[in-house]
Amino acid sequence: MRSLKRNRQSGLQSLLDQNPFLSDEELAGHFDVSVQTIRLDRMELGIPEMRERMKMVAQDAYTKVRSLSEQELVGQLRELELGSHGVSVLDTTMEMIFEKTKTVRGHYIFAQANSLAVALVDAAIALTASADIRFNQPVYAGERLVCTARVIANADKKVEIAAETTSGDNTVFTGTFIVTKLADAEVG
Amino acid sequence: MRSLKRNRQSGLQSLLDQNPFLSDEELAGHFDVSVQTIRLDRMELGIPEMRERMKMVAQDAYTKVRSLSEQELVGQLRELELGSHGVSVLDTTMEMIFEKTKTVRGHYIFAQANSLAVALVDAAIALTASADIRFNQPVYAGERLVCTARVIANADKKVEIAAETTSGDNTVFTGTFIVTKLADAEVG
DNA sequence: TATATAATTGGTATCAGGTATTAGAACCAG
DNA sequence: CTGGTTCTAATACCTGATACCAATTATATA
Repeated sequence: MRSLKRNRQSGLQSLLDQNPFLSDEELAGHFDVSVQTIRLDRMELGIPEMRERMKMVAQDAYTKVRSLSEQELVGQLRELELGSHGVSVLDTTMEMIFEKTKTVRGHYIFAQANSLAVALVDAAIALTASADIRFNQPVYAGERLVCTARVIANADKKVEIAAETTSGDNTVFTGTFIVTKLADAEVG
Repeated sequence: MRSLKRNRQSGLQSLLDQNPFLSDEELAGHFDVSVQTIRLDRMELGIPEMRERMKMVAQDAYTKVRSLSEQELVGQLRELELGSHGVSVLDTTMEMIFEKTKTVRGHYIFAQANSLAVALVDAAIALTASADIRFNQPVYAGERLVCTARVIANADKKVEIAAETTSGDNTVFTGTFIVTKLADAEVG
């Protein structure tokens, strides 16, 4: 394979990574080759046609938006005993990081613990009142965060919950949450 | 207009709202009419063809994902003086709420304050080390949250920042963040 | 009941953006 | 000069449409 082709193909790949909405004709114009050549390149690289690419993006986004708005918990629930304890797992992704540091932004880690803490409370309605939290060490994209939360005090209106998030053997986050129990009448 | 048509058209509209990926043929099958009838209905309702609908969803999602991953700050920055203070504004939406309570989930409010606190630190790399936070009252979708953060202590490696988030006249959130300043060598 | 009108169906031509395949030209190396 | 790689061209076909037109069916009203 001559380097012209190799170059074009790697260019094609990265161009479509950036912008999946380009048709073969536009691509042909960009690389100054025929449409057929682009088609051959796509075949070799296993890149589907524009419409399929758009469909993938659309479907992906559509299910993502829906599941996000339906999702009350950040992370996947692994264990939950209301009023007692719970465990959730969060796989961190590139979307959660700071560009510069490549570390996961604190509020994702907080969100996992916070939503688990709230889920733990055995009440119709529960809201975080306060929290005292500590980020012990940075988390990088790809790490699997396991959060364990436990009720440590349960009063009439307030529940105190201790949460700890680990990545492998390391404790990356600890926090204490005070969650308020509300009756339906008190909200809205 | 007869009620059959009216019914079908309102059904069509809501069906496509739920699932924009249906072709005219599938829709014709669903309503047990001809493909042409579906086309006429789409014309009258001003609904574009399936491919256009997919394209809209895809493009919308694509720009959203990109801006989200490029965005280091949750909310829009209104004022920022490095090492001193900053203000950001976050318009809360339906996507941020608990189904049951209709109140904005704590970690969105936290995320706004946390990202502003980190942005405030005059260092190449800054990470939240710990935080002590308080949610004073529930926030409902649609409220505009204004977060003000101010550096209150600045040591060699640690910066202490006080943040307050208000909605109208109400203080909905207060927090103290300890942010760690890191050199590039200490990360990655 | 006859008929005007609305609603629906069917068919044809055309398009974009492809797939799949075959044939051939251009280039380069041994 | 021959052979393999790379590129272009040509053709038939596909899906999901648009645009248009004629025919049919259903309904309401004079």
